[in-house]
Amino acid sequence: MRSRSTVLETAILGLLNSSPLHGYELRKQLGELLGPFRAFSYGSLYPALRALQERGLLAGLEQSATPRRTRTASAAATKPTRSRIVYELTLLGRDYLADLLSSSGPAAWEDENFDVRFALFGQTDAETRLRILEGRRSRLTERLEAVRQSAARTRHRLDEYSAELQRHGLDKVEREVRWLDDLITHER
Amino acid sequence: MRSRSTVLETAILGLLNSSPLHGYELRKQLGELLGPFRAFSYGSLYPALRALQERGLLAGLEQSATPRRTRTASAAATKPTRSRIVYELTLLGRDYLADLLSSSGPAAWEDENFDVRFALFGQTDAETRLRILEGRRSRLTERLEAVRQSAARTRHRLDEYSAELQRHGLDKVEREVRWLDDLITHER
DNA sequence: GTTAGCATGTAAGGAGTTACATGATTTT
DNA sequence: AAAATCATGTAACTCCTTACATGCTAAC
Repeated sequence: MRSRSTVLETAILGLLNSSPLHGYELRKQLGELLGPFRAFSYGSLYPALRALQERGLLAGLEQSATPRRTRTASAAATKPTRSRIVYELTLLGRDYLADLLSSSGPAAWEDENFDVRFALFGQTDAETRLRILEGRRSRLTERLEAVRQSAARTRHRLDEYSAELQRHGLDKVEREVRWLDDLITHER
Repeated sequence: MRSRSTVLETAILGLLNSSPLHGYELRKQLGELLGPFRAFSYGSLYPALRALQERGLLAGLEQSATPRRTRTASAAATKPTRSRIVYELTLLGRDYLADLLSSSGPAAWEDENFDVRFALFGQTDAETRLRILEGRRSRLTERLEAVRQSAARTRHRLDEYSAELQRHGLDKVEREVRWLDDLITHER
């Protein structure tokens, strides 16, 4: 099996599944999808688009820039100025995305991927949503257990601030578990 | 000015300031310092140690492995088996670390660095601690403001799950601000 | 007519990880 | 004798950012 798609690739495919977009616009929507502090740079976005195109998942259509408001009403005389490339999913791309969105294994629970997968829950079927939420939940409780044991082992020799950092870390994870619990009950 | 030290480098210097250690042991203590899920791999640890040594901040002393428990009490006959390299800060290294730990600019507040800097607060003077905590706090409130505005602008067209993700994100940041507030009052 | 925003891209670099390779030492 | 754990290291790769380069279009 080839390596899983990256966060960026998943997000691109998910967004383009709703509607075709060009790179610049896509970036803005990525910011809205995942929160403005996970916006990707053009330096990764454009190469990613090209790579997806080369894999046959996207088709790029060069489009002459239609001026937003033309002063003159003559529609035909627009000479092809600096154009933009509108990308859309190919049939293969749709299949690939459907496959990706129906997967609910560890890759979907991990820190790096969970957020994107969650953001695309609107395109994910209910059983898969539930399995991902539960998978993430058990992943987090495992982590909780590991941290607690490690804390118990090293409590004595641990520096004051380091200990505070661990407490806060535990707190964050516990909170996320409760958040997941709410979502899980709400899903049924 | 040369580029700031990485998280790993900072953590290494901070730990070695307390006591000399060899790589393998160092890694374990890194896990305790930052939490078991921020443990670094040997693949980054050993190159980092070498790089710090080449910059003159560390001195590595090859040490023949003293068997933990010698069956025979004869201490002298230990032939130099597989040795380990114990690293310690040079004088230059101590200066460099002191400088690093007294800095309280943006680099110390950012997501990537804040945790290490906090974990090393035991070696940081009180004014610097306070400035870092306050710097991080204001960074987070800025972020809060930005996310709220972005949310207000895009509320309507936002997908249900995407919106939930943003709410949860806001919640996490708000919590961290309150945590910082507690720490700040406690620091005075 | 100059700034601000739209639009696409490349080259180099950053900060790590994974997988691999090797071997000693201790425990079971 | 086998398995676990101690101990050090390299090569290739990952996924992304920054800085740079270019030029069009809209607004002030």
